[in-house]
Amino acid sequence: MPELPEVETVRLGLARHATGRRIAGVEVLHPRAVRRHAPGGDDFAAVLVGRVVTGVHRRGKYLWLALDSDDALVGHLGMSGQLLFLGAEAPPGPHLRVRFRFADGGPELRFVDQRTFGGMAVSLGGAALPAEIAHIARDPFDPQFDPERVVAALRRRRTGVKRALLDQTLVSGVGNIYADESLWRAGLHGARPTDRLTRPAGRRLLAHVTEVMGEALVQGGTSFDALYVNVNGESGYFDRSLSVYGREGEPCPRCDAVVRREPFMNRSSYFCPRCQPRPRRPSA
DNA sequence: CGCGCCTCCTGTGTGC
DNA sequence: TGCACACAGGAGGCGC
Repeated sequence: MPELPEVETVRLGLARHATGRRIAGVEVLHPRAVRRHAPGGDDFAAVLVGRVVTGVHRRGKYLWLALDSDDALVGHLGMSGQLLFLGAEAPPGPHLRVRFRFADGGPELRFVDQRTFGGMAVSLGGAALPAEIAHIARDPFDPQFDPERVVAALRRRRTGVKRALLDQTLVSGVGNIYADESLWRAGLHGARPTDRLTRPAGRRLLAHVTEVMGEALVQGGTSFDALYVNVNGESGYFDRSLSVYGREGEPCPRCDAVVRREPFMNRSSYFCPRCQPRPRRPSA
């Protein structure tokens, strides 16, 4: 379940291990991994071979490798995607989807994805910002992120505050884990209607979003199960610092009330019923 | 047009 | 023991 801190951890690894290297070979082992590349897997490979990686960028949960052709190799990890640098002799494993060999003969880049929600595509002319992700809002770590604009947009919405946090066109990078953790820190129930959130409460919430994701990044992200790892296959440690997510039945770290889990959008919401009282007029 | 629900996937865990 | 099912969930797409 990679969200911004996990994707940023992967981006740092890609920047370190891929920048300046020339792609010499691309092998697509599962067509679903390149389903967003409309011209198909053969084209995907053909346009990448011979290109040099000039930089690695991220917006929200999307990553892209800028290429010397001014194109971009765009990737999304979905739920279970991993980008790993491994020697060519390393066994492929059952979930290897795409492999990239480099002209220097060094470690190859592998896209491994158990649940195949992730994927890769080439964006022509997309080195600066792929057109495919232009609809994704700036994330809180973007130098041009404007909290006041986001608070204003949030208050114009007619929905629940958790739904709004998960909407990547409003603010990007937040998924189920950090939404629940931010709401707990802010003392807000996820069903609180956005249009009844005061401006200061909106600012506080965004500050908590930024804070919790920043703390998670320092610890290499959250590895709830073995599916999220960095480019060296290592887990992050932030799961130990989670206050409510995944802690149904445990005491709230702030008030000792029992943390609850409720179904939400085909997934779960975790919250403290005392610190985060349900609004009288909830907004789904 | 905004909102919310459905679907795509597979491995793991649980209950009968 | 084995089967059935819930669950994990990002995001595109579609229906209202």
